[in-house]
Amino acid sequence: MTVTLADVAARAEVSPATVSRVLNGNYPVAASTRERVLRAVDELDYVLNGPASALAAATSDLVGILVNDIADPFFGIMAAAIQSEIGGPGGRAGGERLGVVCNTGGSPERELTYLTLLQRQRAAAVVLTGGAVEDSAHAAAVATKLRKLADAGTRVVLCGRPPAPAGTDAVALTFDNRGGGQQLTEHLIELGHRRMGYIAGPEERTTTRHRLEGHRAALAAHGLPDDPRHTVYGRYDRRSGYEATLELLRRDPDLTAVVAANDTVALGACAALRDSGLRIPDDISVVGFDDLPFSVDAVPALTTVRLPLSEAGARAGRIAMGREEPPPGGIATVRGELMVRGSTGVPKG
Amino acid sequence: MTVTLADVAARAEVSPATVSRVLNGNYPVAASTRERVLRAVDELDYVLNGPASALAAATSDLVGILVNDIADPFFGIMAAAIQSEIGGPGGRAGGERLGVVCNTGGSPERELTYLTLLQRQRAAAVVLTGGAVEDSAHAAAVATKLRKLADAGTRVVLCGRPPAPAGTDAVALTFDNRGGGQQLTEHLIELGHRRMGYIAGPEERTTTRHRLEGHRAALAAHGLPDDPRHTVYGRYDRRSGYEATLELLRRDPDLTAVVAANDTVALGACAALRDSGLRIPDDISVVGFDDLPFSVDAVPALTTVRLPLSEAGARAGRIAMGREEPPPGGIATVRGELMVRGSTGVPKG
DNA sequence: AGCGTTACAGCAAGCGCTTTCTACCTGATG
DNA sequence: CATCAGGTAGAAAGCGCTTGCTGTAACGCT
Repeated sequence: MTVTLADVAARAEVSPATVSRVLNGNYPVAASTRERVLRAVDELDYVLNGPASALAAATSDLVGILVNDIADPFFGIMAAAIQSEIGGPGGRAGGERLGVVCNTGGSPERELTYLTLLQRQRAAAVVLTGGAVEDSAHAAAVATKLRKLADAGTRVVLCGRPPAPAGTDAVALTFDNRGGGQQLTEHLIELGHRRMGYIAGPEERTTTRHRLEGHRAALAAHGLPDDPRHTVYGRYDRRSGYEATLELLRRDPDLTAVVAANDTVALGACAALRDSGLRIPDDISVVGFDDLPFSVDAVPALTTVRLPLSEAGARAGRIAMGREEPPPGGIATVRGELMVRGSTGVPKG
Repeated sequence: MTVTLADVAARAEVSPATVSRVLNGNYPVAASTRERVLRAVDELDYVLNGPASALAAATSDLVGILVNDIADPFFGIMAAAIQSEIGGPGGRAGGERLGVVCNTGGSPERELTYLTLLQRQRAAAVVLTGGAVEDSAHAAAVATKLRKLADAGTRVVLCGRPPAPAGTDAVALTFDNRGGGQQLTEHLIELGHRRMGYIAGPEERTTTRHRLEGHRAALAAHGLPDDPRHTVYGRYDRRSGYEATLELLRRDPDLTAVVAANDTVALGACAALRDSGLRIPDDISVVGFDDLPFSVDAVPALTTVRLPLSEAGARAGRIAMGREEPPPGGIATVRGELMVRGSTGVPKG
């Protein structure tokens, strides 16, 4: 039924070993033989049996990419960049690897299960993207898993995620969420804002905490009070931004600016503000984070911090493939760039 | 170094066969034995070797999901829905499958290469999403590939993609792009629009052609002429929408409406119109297609056709897993729903 | 009491490939 | 002309798991 290596070998009148060597190209094979084999492969329309070769060679060509939410462009952009470097199809010659994107939906259990599944497949590499959950039990479980993966020869790279505990020899490309958050708030302070609402992401995420820390650091640096009523936690989606904004307005109708956890949330915030009859930025300013493609299209265009998602993803992909040296110490911080646009202005009055 | 089935067997004092059967749960094993085995698995922290079991069982637990652009929420949403049904982690009990998302970037070659890679992995199922390329050579190549996959036992499902040629026994869930396009244009015509520009997607995609056909059908039904100068082809991104709009305006400054190939393009169109000093919908109306999450947030909110991406994806996923009966004849058409919002209005004058 | 069943467990034969080691042939070398 | 190195090809031993088939003990039946 299915064509095997042996069939090809028979047809090319060589041994299976030779066919295997032609296909893997890591052993000298005379040009004429090679050609004969290749022809047989073609004629028989032979496709290597992945599991069999993975078993025999004890390595596979799978590369896992874990994302929190595949429907969110933040992750989609990184995943696309990573996958483009994984080689896979379209990549440069050699090592055709299958970059597989796994959607954890932000669930710690799913994250762990996917890691096990990848471990089971003996993945060549794993890239984890996005913020981590701060629950210590889970963090420990992940760290253990990563260490096992690494022990089994799987390269582990973290992209846009805080470094794993020492010992897990995972390379980490971390976004400077703290610095970005600080820049944003500093920008607002410079414009003259003093009463700012903050819409945070899910409380247990590192990303949430770091961005919020940046915000608070900016407040502190300028001697501004940090009123706890001015912070509302939510999810990283539009809906959450909408609701959180209404809540903030209820708590303090005199806010002059809203700082959102990310661009998607900021969009929800804008909608809520408009629905509340406020004009942006005349009555109230709004800032986001990430600079996703749609942010420049918002009306008014969103002031935000651009994160080089594509670049970081590509680099993570290359490191995962062993095509680029990991940064010294295994950790690199990727900074964002403040993009000042129409959604921020001088406060009224 | 690595723990194998045999190690577990030794520890549990049973044969490897028994361990395998406990793990696969498809053969009677006494409760006490099972428990002993499970304990051993736990103690040794054993992880099944995927390739080995795939080889021995001649099936794997990989399910491929092909998308054109993973950074585009249109695909992201479908992929997330499909993956959630693949079982994978978080899914209901049994068959833990690894749903892998492959990003073709719209390239026919990559599409083919990914299919080969999945064939090589002996994937349990493959779901292809989004429009197909109409180049006949490529279509034939894909059809051949799909047929081979099917022959090898891989279930093939098309989601939001036209049915494959007969013979390829692939299940198809097709979006009614033609009908949607027609509804949109009919809505504009009813509002009184007569001069409408159309921004199409890439010319070789089926989606592009179908939506455009719907538009033209509506024009024809109302006896309106179809001026070729009123159609511009581009890509499915914002930039393309922006540029195409400027081009349309150049060709006919008196347009009263712009019909965009999808919401992303529509957003670009809105930006171009605003930059040209036109107000939406007072001076000119705009419609999109898909109803992606951000469309309701545009200012004004976009009139568009909602496609049940999540539902269709979930259904495709279930069919791929064999958990739902394929539609009769293997083909189902999924209709969109017209969402009338602020971006369309009665034309001026 | 004897025999057919049922319920489990084990044996062993692969699944299709990679890779080490060995064998061979050729041409170069002394 | 004998010897040796270099370059190629083959034989065969697994890789770790699944599964058909073969026991075997316990049970229920006539």
